[in-house]
Amino acid sequence: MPKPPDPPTPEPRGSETRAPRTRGPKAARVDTDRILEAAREVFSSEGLQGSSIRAIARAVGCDPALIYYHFDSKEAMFRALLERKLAPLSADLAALADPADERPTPFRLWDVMATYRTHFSCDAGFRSMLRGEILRGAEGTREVMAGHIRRTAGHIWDILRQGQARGELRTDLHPPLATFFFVRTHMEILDLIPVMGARVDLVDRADAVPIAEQAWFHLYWRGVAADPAAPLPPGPWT
Amino acid sequence: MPKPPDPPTPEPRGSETRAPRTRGPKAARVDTDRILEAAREVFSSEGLQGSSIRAIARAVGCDPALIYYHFDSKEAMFRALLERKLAPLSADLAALADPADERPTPFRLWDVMATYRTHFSCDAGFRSMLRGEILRGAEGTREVMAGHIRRTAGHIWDILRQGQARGELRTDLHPPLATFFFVRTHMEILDLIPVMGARVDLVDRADAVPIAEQAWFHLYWRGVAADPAAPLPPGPWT
DNA sequence: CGGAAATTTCAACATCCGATGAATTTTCCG
DNA sequence: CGGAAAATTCATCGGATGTTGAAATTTCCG
Repeated sequence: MPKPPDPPTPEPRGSETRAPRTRGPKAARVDTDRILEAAREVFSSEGLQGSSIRAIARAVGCDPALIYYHFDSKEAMFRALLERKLAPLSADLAALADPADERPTPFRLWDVMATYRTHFSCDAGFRSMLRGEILRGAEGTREVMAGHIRRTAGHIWDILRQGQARGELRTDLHPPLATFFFVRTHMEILDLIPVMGARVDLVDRADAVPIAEQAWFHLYWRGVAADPAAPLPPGPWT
Repeated sequence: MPKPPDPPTPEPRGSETRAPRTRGPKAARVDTDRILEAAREVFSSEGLQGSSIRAIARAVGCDPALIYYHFDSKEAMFRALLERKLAPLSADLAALADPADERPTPFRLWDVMATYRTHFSCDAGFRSMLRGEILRGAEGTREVMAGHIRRTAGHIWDILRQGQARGELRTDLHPPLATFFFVRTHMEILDLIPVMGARVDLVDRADAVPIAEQAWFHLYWRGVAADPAAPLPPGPWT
């Protein structure tokens, strides 16, 4: 572990307090953000195991060794990427779970879906890699990811519990499981429909994902509503 | 490509028409089935990219080169494994989709779920690998998998269409999408609940998977039934 | 200007990978 | 028994991988 400047300045480009000076051989400096962005793209198309440090370096346009100047290891880089992508999602969901929000539950759940979509829409490969790491990643990585998921899912449980308290949702609903069904199925839509929709004759239209999201939302709401026969109020899902 | 005996006898141990003669250096012959079984286990814990021919050979207890005697390549081995695992599943589902089956639709859907469970219950890693190959596998592999999925899912569409025709299911249901939701969410339960259930405080009980399956079945049925307020008849889901 | 610090590259390491061709051992069958 | 065929191993190829230490280049700051 060479990393000479790490003790004095652990994150060389961590913040913008200091002017973005550009030393080093190249005019366009390579900072951790650029590396993480390239890593996300490479991970997305190749998975974590399939992505080599050299491929990421190629995407950045630098030497592989430079990556070890910014990160201790490939795993540490993955964890940093995880934090960078998942922390904003969790913050947005926390805002949606505000108990002061008195809109009907369908509106709030739709916003949850929209939040996931905007945070993840163009990262199918990245999501898939997250899933793979949950299932068979290194133990340390799995623990870090479990923490993220716990934090994120908790906000949705809150919305469902509030919906139960307000009499909008079935009282016999299990909020953790209902959250799991809601989010994971939505992720499956975002992941698989674009790849398999046309190939498997599921939906052959170009806007297959919005159609599937809408169908899923209607099915789910009927499944969780206290009164499933009552139609959904007009909203963005119609 | 050496493979001297391939033209005369393409599948040395393909069937049991000939007595299981055991030639070769070892008393316990290594046949394609043994290799595929070991490959499934290694793939399950390491994924396709993460699994080496050498690791599979180690699991079989033979030399890596022997695997190339039985299969043209790692990819060909994967395709053979695919066929071996998915063909029986598809056959069982075809039987369930028999239009002569006049039981109420919930019974038939529950059987679909049970069929997936029994075919895949202890293969979480294998399923996950299939998913990964769909998303970012080689083009040839993806095409083969799309064929399997099309064939398999088609039987479930049939069950849903028959349910619609019998007036048990919503007429505005989109059978392909409804199939997608049903099966994929069930797969997510089988995949993720055992790994993440306790870790994320989803369900902390040992029988988390059956509980989740039951909750999912109730939610789904309310979502697709023509009359969601009518309770499910007594059945294996209670 | 000049030294210190930060950034980047180079070359190399040990290791693993998929695959191949040749040699070797075992079984089968006449 | 003996030759042919089948099954298995061995040694090896070229290449990719994660990582590291040292050297080179650039910028900063006094």
